[in-house]
Amino acid sequence: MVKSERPEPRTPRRSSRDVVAAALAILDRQGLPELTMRNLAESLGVQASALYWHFPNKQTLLAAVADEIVSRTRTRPAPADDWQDAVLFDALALHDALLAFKDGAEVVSSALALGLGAAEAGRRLAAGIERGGFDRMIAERAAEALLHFVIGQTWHEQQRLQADSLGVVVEPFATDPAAVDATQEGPAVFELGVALFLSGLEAREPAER
Amino acid sequence: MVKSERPEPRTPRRSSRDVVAAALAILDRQGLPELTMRNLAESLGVQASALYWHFPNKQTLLAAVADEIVSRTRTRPAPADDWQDAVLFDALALHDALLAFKDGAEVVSSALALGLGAAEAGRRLAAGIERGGFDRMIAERAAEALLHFVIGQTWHEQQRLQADSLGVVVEPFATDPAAVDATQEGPAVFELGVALFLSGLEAREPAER
DNA sequence: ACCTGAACACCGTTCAAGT
DNA sequence: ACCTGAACACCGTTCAAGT
Repeated sequence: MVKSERPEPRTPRRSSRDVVAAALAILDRQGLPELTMRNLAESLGVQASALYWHFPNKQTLLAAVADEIVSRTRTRPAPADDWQDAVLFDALALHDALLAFKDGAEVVSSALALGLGAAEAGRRLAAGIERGGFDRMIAERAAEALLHFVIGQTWHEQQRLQADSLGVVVEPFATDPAAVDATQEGPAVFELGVALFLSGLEAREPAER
Repeated sequence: MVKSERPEPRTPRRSSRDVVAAALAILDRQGLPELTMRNLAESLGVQASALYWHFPNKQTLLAAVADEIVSRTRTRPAPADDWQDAVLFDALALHDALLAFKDGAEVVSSALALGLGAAEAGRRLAAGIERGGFDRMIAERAAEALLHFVIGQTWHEQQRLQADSLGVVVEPFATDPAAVDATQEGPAVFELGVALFLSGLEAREPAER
């Protein structure tokens, strides 16, 4: 009755968390097109059919991957006195989290559209907006709008970054100015979009805090 | 030299436009997963390999489909005296155009992210915003942000509509209020998002017009 | 100019069976 | 509880060849 209480880990088999971790590794260094059930299984030293014990299908697996990407979003170090700064921080942090994995924005975009993952990101933004004194309904809808902007913009940006890194030089020097500043001043464009949202919200309520 | 100038149309073969039209028909009644090169070829009475004479690959074909969906966006009947009304009109019109085809928002979202199609939608929004007195750079970036919101929101909405129509009833009656109003008050949520954008823009310039 | 026929190198998923 | 092995029903794409 001493050690038989805890059965020894016979052969160290895979958990769902291991599968997601392996999927993230493939995403990171190879991208979404290479994230097939067969490649994933091989990286785990297992048959593709074994994955279906952990997840009912690929879509569900991708939703778990999306959740993991979003959950790695950097959080605010301090409670931040200005609600607009707080929301901007969260939006930028999500932006970075999506950029951290190849095709990260696309994965999260699909999961969100299917209503499967990435819910945490929306909740965080909504909470930040609510602290600005808006009622829950307005805050939730504004958060959803902001979320769609962040993900769509980041997806587009990430696609251009990867095209550039593959040496797909569209133009040696600018003929279309929009194409250039989009790749080079990415963060600035992004922040401007968020700022438009925030001033739109601010204009709604007479005065808060 | 009378009629031999114009060679008679021997056998009426397919043009690229025919291919896109057939693709739209499949999209409309079956959706994106059924839009395979083989299904598309079959609907045209042709082998799948024949499609590669018209388009270099499926991605390019889908970009053409996205362009066609966007090009069917309803245009303003009159020049509209208020620029905000004009932009709201364009945003709602794009929303409707995306909803007109099954998985329309997803197709356009992917094409836009890949930088392949849907450029016309962005140009139209930017032009409308510019009429509000903003400089071109601000207008273009604001239009891009708005475009990402419109497409992301519509994709999400369309996914829920199709889930509903398949009888995938998530909840018989509301436990999570956010899930309910999103499907039932879709247009209102959408308009609120656009309105936030517009008031954000308005707050930027002291006074115009 | 437009298409066929056949092939290549893959996919996601299922399922009986093993340990 | 976790996985194998084999199969099913597909994919997108290429390419020599036809008309």
